Amino acid sequence: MGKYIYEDVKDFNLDHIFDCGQCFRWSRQEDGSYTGTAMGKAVNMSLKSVSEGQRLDLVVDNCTEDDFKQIWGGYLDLDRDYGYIKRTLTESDQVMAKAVEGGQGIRILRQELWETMISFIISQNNNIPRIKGCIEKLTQLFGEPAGEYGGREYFNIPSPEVMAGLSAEDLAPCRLGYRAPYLVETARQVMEKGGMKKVEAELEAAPTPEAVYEYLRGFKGVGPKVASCIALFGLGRLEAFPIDVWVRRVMNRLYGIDEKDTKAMNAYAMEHFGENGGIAQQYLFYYIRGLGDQL
DNA sequence: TCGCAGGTGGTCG
DNA sequence: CGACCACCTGCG
Repeated sequence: MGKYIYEDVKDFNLDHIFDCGQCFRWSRQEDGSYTGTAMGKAVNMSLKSVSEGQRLDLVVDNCTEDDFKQIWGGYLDLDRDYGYIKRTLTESDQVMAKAVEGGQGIRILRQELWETMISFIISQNNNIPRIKGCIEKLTQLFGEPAGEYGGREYFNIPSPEVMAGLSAEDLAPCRLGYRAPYLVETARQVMEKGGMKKVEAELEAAPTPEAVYEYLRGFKGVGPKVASCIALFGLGRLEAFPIDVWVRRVMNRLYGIDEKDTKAMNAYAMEHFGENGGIAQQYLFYYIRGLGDQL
């Protein structure tokens, strides 16, 4: 399969997108490109500077035009005008202006719901290298093939059907720790509801962001933070504002909100970031991670 | 050795 | 409700 080229990408940076903690299945290559898998396909993405830096093209290798239009355009949220959102967010917010500068090319990936649920249940009280390892092992042992790229075979996240039939023992090689029973139980809950199609339909029908959040909270291992991540990355609910230790820190140091007061943080996000809360969160997150110990 | 890593469930007051 | 605290695991 050949390459597909999407010309003139705006507000787009591979590191900002794939290394900001929203996804766990993409890895940076020596040349700065990213190889990974989603929606049952494995591809490589790179950026190419055209006409002396006047323009940036996105090159997707191992991808047809149909695949790009049906899968990757939506996955990368390419139809959204992030330039406009950035201008809105920074209008009267010097802190955000600074954060946006550092993560100017962030985009919220529209990931598959089930994969997002699994990924963020695993992410709790865990670190990124280990999260990646757990997911990798899980797909290799129990997932369907998702094609290959660069001589390496990729697999999908095991379906709820498969996962619901597993025991904690079966999952031991994945080193999930106490999260293993959470995954199995969540898979069973999905099956009881009639499968992911049904779950997606029910979430689609949820009348408010609060209803979406409460529905997600109903799954085992899904607390406030994980529910917000699932809403944001798996459902495209861009108003969702996940509050983790980093966001706590940045909201405290930069906006002066009490680090324990998540209510106040949510209220602040709702008032100041509104429907773009999740995107704002990503800028803040990327920004504070970049600062390291300076805060 | 022990604390920590993008939290959550269970238990108490 | 809100405040605690144990919790798999691997790394520094």
